[in-house]
Amino acid sequence: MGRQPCCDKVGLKKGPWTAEEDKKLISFLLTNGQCCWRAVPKLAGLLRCGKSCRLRWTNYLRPDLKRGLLSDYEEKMVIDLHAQLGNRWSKIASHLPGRTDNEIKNHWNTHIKKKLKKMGIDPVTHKPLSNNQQIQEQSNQTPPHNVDFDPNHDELPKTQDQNNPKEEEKPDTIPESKEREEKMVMMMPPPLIDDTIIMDDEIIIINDINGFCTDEVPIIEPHEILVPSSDPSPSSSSSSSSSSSSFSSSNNFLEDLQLPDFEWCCNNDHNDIIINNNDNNVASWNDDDFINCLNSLINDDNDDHDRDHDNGESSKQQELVFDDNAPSSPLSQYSNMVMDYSESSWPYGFF
DNA sequence: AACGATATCAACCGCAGGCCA
DNA sequence: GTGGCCTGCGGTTGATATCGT
Repeated sequence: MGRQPCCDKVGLKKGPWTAEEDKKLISFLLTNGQCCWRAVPKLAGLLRCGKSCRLRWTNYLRPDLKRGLLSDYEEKMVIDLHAQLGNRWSKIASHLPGRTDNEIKNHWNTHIKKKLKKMGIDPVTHKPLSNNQQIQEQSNQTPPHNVDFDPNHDELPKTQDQNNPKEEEKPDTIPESKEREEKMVMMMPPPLIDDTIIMDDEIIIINDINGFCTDEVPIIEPHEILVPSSDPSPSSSSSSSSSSSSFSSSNNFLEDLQLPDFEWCCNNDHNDIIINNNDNNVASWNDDDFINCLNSLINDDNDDHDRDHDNGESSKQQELVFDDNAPSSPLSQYSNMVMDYSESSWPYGFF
């Protein structure tokens, strides 16, 4: 059947988003919530197609995104889930809160695939490569310049990531013995089929590496655990294990909101965004702050380091927990948002 | 310092599928 | 049942960063 293009391409901008565009999109979505994506660019005053806006939002601007490299645990989860689900990145991403399908797909293609190949595991089938395959792989693919791979050793090659001093700063750096153990786990075949149940395309790992069922226990690292709100409603309890993509499945997200007790208003005179909660704690975000935050996004790495430097509390996370009783706000779809500065979450330092 | 090779990841593209009239 | 609209998904591309020579 004939299809209209997703948008009128004439005069629409493509390529990297500017801080100004980000700002427009964020302030529109935060004040109006997600509506018809096709209408978003027009309403937000952007020369982009709706698809591009959606992509930018879901992959980059969403406040509940975790940023930075995948942790070892997340990587293992991706490998396990990929063994069961294949290239269904969105399904895999739904098991990793704060991660997007695009991010996982990229990480798979750039890191995990190589790692598995080096370990003699076929990244497609997750089975050991035959000798011929391995030989072919080696001849096709000369070792990257940043890989120090000694074929006489069973161990993983040192990748750039492992050598990169930036990576050494990561809080989840694991000691050597642990690392060995983790490598062993990674080299193990994917979970036996006995340990998994596939229901309606959802995979339930009964006996995960850690002995948890991933559908029963949210795959959330300790630092992501949120303090429960004072009056948990049934809807809010379900959201605790919801995936990063869960909100987007709602057709009427205003109804799904577990609402923070915030009042939203945009002061157009001063381009300020003002958040007011019941305790009369008012946070105002003016244009300059916004731009500064956007600038920090652009200079993400530097900013992270600076931030760590500034407060000396890189490992200390700052969390935001909304009140479930609160009235409607577009933001409440991020009621599980974790502002984890050590992981460089939402770059906008908003709340 | 300059250049080329390689790695990374944000963004694009096209298709599939759900929903609705 | 059909056609149109919309969103989501997965593969791919291209700009930029990083590294080696």
